[in-house]
Amino acid sequence: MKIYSWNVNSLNVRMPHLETWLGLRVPDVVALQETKLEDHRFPDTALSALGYRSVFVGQKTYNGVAILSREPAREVQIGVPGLEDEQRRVIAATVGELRIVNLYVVNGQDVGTDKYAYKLRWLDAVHAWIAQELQRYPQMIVLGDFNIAPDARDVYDPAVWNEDHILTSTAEREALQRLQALGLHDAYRLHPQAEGEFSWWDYRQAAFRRNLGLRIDLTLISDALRARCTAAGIDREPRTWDRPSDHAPAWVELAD
DNA sequence: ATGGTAGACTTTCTA
Repeated sequence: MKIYSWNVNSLNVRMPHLETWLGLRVPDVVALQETKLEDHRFPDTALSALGYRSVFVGQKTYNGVAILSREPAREVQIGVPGLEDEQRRVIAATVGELRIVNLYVVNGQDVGTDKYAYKLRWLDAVHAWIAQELQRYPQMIVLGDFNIAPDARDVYDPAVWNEDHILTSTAEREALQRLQALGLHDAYRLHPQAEGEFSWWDYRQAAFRRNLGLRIDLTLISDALRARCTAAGIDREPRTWDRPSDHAPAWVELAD
């Protein structure tokens, strides 16, 4: 089975892309971020006609996450338990035997800002929650837009995207490493990969054409799933389409 | 020279 994560940057704008792409790839599970839709506007009927069930939580203008699946999702969890957060960034659900945790991690704006402090606090709360969840759900996939590039291989220019820069700063990378230390593996790095593959390119400065990207959309799989993970990658194709999201889907394949 | 593009929806904020 194949599981994808895609930051669509407004599902309202990107629905035609999503519909075309679902038909091309026929994924089993899709985690969406930045839907930017209030729940009453979520296109669950249209997705249902394409063979996908949806669970979702959103808000106007910002944030918003969803899980689409061919099998119905169960045990839906909205947000991080105990974390006061008005921003709709987290949804988790069980699909088959898999616990799917979809994260739209805080961007953080710039190192040292209030938003950066919020990002680090938010990541701490997610860490504490995931540590508990792994006890309940050993077969776990934590995926989404992490807004953190794990290491120098994951940025087009490590001199620019360095230990003092947002998305690559030491504290952000340490927070990601602490999460992985719970027994979660970056599926992309479990397999041979070409150099210079990214999942996000800024809309500005013709960044996609010049491949000035970062790999910030990640799929972390738990120890219990590691042996089943047969491949992982990034689907650049929808980033080449007209009026694209600035992110490309990241995927993993699990053997049955 | 603190830029540039896109989205939501405001004369700006967020990414």
